[in-house]
Amino acid sequence: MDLDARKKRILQAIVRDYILTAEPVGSRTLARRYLVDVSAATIRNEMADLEEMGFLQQPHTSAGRIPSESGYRFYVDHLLDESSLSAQEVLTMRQIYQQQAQVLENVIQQAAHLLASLTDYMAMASGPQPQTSRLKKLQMIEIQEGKALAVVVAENGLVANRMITVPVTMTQGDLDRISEFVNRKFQNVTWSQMLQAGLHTVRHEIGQRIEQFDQVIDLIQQVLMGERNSEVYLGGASKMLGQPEFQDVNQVRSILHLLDHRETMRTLIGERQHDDQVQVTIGSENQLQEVENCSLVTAIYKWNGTPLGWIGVLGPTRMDYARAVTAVREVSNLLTEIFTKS
Amino acid sequence: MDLDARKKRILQAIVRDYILTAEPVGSRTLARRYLVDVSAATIRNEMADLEEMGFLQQPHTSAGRIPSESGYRFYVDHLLDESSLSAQEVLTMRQIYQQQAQVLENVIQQAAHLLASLTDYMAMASGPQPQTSRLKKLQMIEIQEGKALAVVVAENGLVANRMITVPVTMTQGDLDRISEFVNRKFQNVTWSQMLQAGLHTVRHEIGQRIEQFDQVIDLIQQVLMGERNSEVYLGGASKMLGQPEFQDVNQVRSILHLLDHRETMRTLIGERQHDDQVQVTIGSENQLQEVENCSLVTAIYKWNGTPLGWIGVLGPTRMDYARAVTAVREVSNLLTEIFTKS
DNA sequence: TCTTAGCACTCAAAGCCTATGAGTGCTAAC
DNA sequence: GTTAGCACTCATAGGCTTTGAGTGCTAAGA
Repeated sequence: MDLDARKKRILQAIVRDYILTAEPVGSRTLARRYLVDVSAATIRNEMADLEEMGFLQQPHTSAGRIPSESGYRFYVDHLLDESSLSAQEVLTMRQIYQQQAQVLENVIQQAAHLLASLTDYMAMASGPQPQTSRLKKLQMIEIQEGKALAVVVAENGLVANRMITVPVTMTQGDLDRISEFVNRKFQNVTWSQMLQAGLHTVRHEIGQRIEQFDQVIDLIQQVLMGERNSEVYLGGASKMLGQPEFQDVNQVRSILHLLDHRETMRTLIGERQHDDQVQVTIGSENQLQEVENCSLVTAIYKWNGTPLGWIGVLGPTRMDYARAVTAVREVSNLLTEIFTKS
Repeated sequence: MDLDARKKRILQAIVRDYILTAEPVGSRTLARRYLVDVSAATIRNEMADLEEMGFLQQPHTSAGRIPSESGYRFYVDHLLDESSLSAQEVLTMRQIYQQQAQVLENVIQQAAHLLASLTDYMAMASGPQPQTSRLKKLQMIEIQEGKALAVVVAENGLVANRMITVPVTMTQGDLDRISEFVNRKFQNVTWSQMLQAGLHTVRHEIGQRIEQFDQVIDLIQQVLMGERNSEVYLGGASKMLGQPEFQDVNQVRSILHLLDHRETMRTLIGERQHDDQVQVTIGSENQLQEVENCSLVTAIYKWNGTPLGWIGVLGPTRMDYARAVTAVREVSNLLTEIFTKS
């Protein structure tokens, strides 16, 4: 599927103009504004070709052309000129960002907001996805008679705690001995290795002394497998409404639906193949019916080389892909830096 | 501002019919459907009176009447018939709810979703609001050379942790001595009392040994003053779009705006006077411009008698107040029960 | 063979007009 | 105080026309 240089120029011009104006682009406009060296008639012939090849479509006979999904796809794959976020913008972005964002949740939430304000589309970010880590430390802290706080720290930095009930007779020393025992046996060990290394008997033994010790085991599993943390954060939903394609409330509804069902989004994006590139899916390339008129630009962020989670923007198929791709890349790099530093 | 019985009947009928149909109500409709014993002409006279009194208004000359804000207000204050949530509904609600909801955050998030599905309006819920608690315990756990985890537990059960950098030479024993020292000095003490009891010098002294000890102090403040926890949860934003008043995207936008600026909402609702009643504010009674076409029904939930946070629904002024009020009351009671039990 | 000018044709969108009917206010009779 | 009757108002919907942007095709030019 190769196009000669002029067809490329025309397709590129159409996509750009349409992204800008949201109006079908006619041959005359193209001739005047983008391709001054050819006549409108020639462009019309080329456009007819491009339509036949599936890159363009006509809303109705007497309207200009708009890009089809394949048109956008070709544009993204071959015609994208990425430098659409100025160095200046990147810089201020970083500065603003560094001022906020200390707590884990805020880091990600803020990243979503940042992305939304950079692109004017809806931004999404997932917290650390399910992944396997090793136990760094378990500690139980006596809070009052019969109550203790279990704290679990994983190698990847995740921490979780839960209040448990313990026998009234149990002292901090007893608790220490038990956690010490667990730590000695399972330090730097993954969840599946723990299961092999006889977690079951340990659970049973300690369970006889602390009734709720199962809850501690649960907690360890949660932290090591990273389960509870995969919350999805959103930002900039209202920005989307500025886009002309969302003047119709029904378009908006399906997207708002996602707000109430974030799990859907988590699986939608969590499942995509993510190498280090920014991923773009256009319109019906998205499996999910709710976003079949939208495009999705996503990337992952990492911690010391291992993927932690993803961020992305959701906008109309008529999206400023150049800007979105750069923004997503920059913000994901930023997140990676932050996590790697800490 | 008192109305005779017939005027009340008419106002009530108009509000109900308008809530149901979202169309201006005419005299003939009223005569046929709600007040069979009087003629349309009589009703017309009464309606003219009610309009002059400010309870009704006319979109244009040849249309029926719709309730004004004062009309809704009178309805809510004097004409509301609350039994609009069947016992059956309340029961299934409780059953469904009890199945989910274990972790603190989920409890509240689920409550918001429940409320949204009961009312078909947008539901909001705040986590525990800023409130003063006492320090129960501080503990620092060595994670690896030069890194420790600070864990703070407050009397009201809130727990938070943060990773801090400590001198490489510092052992768990050193950390224990320091937290022991802090605990001895400040156990069962509120934040303001800590300030008075010389927190400043302690901070300074320890700060010489642990550079990042300020972060621990921060953490203590956060937990005792309950700052970080007052997240606002939302549910059912997409439901709103079913309402005819939100067919216009601009109406939706201002509300979606709240999604991105939840602090606004927190202050908006956090500041209202909340006794044990369900509070209703109608249209411009809400200070916030974004919701001047909306009504807000809220209530607080408690833990052992002290208010923890609030829940509520946001809908168009043409809201089914009866249903909303009952739903909010039931769900807030449910939350109070859950918190009091635990 | 590729490019361009010219022209007839198409069709959505906007503007204008009219008919419709729901609803009102007023008056006079009960 | 209540009701029937009637003239009046006005938003809405449907039908009609005009406008203009844009196309496809053809024939002439490079």
